[in-house]
Amino acid sequence: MIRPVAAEAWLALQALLLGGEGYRQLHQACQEVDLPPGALKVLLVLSAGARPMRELVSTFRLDPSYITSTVDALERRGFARREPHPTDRRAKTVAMTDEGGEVVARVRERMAVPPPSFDVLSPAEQEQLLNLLRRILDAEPDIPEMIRPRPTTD
Amino acid sequence: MIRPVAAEAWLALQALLLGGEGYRQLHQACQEVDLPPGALKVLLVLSAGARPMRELVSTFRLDPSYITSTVDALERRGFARREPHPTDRRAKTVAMTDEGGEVVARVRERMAVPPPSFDVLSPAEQEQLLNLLRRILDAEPDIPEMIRPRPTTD
DNA sequence: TATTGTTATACTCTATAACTATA
DNA sequence: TATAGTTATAGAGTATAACAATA
Repeated sequence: MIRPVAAEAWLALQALLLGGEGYRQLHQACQEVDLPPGALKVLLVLSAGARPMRELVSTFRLDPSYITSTVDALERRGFARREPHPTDRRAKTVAMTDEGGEVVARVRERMAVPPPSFDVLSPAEQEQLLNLLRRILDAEPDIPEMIRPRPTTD
Repeated sequence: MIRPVAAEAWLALQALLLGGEGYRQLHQACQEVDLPPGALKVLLVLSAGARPMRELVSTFRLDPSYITSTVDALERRGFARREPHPTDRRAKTVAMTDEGGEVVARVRERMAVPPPSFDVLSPAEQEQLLNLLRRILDAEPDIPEMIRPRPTTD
């Protein structure tokens, strides 16, 4: 079966993350801040603004009970806190604390270190790559804002 | 802090996989063949040829005991089998079976479906992207061959 | 003595089921 | 009756420690 170019590119992209530095970086970031991957991702989402729990459930396709225990953990560590939902008394929203913001900044800093292999591309080529990836990223509906790389300063 | 272009590109790449289709695809593939991610990755590596256990340990930076139980699981399912190491009687090598090969093929087929967002790029741009990624990939020492996308047929 | 691999065990992450409170 | 969230519990996934066999 002949695979179209897009499929090859997609596989290459996966290989880069699954096989190489990618996982290790995420793993190390988790250890550094002592949070499981699930909790860290939730925190990253919260860094874009408070969210109702229900929304976290649907964003991550995780079980509600797991969101509960994740938010429990974030609260214990002082990285987030529950707040009453303004209109629906069943619901709660979760907001990131300042301390949580520091964690997010630290994690972002660590994850922003590209593997050395990127150096095989010239600066111009790196820019090309970035532009192509950004265009794809902009077409992705489901990627929570916070994971997206932001302009150029942090 | 101003981040260089390579860092931005790296973050974009991570966002694409961590936030979007990527994880879900891997997850679904695991469910489809009923193997945990660790076991699936080991199987993918084995598809490039038999390996001593010790090498699997260092490749994945996982605990030896976990490799043991992973290989146990693969053997139970008939996807791999242990063989005596030719020269070192302490060691064992692990080889993929034909049945394991079918699983790998199925998984590859599934993972090769790029997210629809790739369509925002023109065919020429997709090719550009592929070439850039391939160059980076070729400079990566640690990516097990099997995860690498192979030429164009399967 | 160092290395390969296994066993037994415990811990962490995530899901399922049953429940409470509000809509 | 349906929805938001919690509790209690069980399961998968992974690691740690102690061990047997070979180098």
